[in-house]
Amino acid sequence: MTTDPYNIACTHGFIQSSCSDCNLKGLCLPIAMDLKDIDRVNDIIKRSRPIHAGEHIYRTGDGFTSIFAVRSGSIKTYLLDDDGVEQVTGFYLPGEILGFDGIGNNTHGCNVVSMETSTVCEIPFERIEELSLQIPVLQCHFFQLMSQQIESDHQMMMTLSKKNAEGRVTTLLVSLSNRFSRRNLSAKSLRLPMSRMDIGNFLGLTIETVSRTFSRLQKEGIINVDGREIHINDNEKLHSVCHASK
Amino acid sequence: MTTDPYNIACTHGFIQSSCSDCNLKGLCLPIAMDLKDIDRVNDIIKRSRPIHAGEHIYRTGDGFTSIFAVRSGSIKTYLLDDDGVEQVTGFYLPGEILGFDGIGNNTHGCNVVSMETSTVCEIPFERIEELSLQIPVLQCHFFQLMSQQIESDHQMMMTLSKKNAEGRVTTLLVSLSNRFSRRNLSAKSLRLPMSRMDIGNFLGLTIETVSRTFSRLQKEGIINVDGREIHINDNEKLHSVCHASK
DNA sequence: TTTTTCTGTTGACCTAAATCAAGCAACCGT
DNA sequence: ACGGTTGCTTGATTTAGGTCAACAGAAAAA
Repeated sequence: MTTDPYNIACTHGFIQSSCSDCNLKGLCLPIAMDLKDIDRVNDIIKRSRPIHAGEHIYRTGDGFTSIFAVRSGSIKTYLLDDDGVEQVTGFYLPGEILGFDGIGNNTHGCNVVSMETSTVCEIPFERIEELSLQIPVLQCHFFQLMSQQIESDHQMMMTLSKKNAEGRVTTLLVSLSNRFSRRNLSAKSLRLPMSRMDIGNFLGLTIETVSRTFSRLQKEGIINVDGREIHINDNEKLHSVCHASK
Repeated sequence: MTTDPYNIACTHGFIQSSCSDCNLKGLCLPIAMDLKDIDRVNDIIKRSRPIHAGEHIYRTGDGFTSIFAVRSGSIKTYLLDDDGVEQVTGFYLPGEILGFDGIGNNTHGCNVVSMETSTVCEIPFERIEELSLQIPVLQCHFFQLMSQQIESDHQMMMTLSKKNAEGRVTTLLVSLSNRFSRRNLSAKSLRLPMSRMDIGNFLGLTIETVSRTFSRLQKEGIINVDGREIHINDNEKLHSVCHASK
């Protein structure tokens, strides 16, 4: 653990003041974008103070003005239906962009809450729309990001509609493992940023079933579970359970 | 039933040769778009011959070049996972646009098949991207359409994750009823374009459960069912059952 | 016409996951 | 150090919906 104050601050995402310096730019901006254009994007972005666990960034019905990129920490989005039933619709890690659901009717379509201390980059949408008219690769990039969101939501529909409890839980684990490793974190050992409650809610299962499923996967030697710490022992088996259907 | 050949052809969508004449333009194009720009869009669109039931428009993995607007008939999209398990991801009615999932990695992300004799408008995506750079309201419109797709996919996740069989089936009925009535068709009497198989697959239920649910809703006097013909007798009750959770 | 196939309905039974219930460990504020 | 909350696990029981099976009507084929 470093004691150098600059690095400590960077780790927590406080200092990093420019997109061109940001090690996440490969995830949230087009790769083929020249420095001049990155700076134009940089100029319209507002970097947030740290947002602590449980704090909301926006809520359903709030006026839509911006989309957000996660800079550090982790974020969850959820819907509330008329009866107050909650549905977690996604977990977002650093470099991922959320808020695309608000564009359609100029109102945010979900609630967004931080699961741990996090920082985000606020991207005013009208400004980025204007820039997109001038920078074709940027317009293309946003179409691609939204398209990927749609594709992954469809995969989620498949998971919810066709997979049993084991299939759902392992699908989430595989997804998180892949996303962590793309961020240069271990693909084998991970700390879940979300509670069992959130996992169950997201996957359409009760917390009891999630807990039992983790226990069963551990008994089968596929993973080790210690609270939110997960170690993947047998990646191959994990992937095969992942396909288990109803 | 008219015998005038022009009207017959129009009903089947053969003749309508321009976006500006199309009575669906309010659904698939921005309302605030001047005629000159509509014509520019019109110039890049290719109108299809009639596509008959069961015929595919494209399949997963096909190179992505275009998105499609349904002109007449009805279309379903579905995923196939590695084990060949099918997941219906959406039903599309005239005026609705599909194919947004292919933009992300330049490859179509799902299979698209006609459920009855249908016609579609093919919209070459690169051309529409170019136009969007020149017509801001068009860029905005496509962001909005994709955003709405994301929002409705999230609602579907809620349905699959939190609702019981009755809730799922009635949610579909309400959605179809609303969409039909926006197309100036009856909101009370509708003919389902899809089989029980497709309904069950979409909703994560077996055909038997779908069938039993229809029967139960009929016994309760909420709807009348005659094969694919549905009549909604008690819209209020329908909506209340709709919210039924697990 | 009869036969076959396809689609949808209904009944009997079974199972995966929900529900209900208890308990445990970590963390809180006092 | 203390009672109280919160998050997670495990066991016993219930239930919604899956599975298996039979059948009926409509449409297509022979």
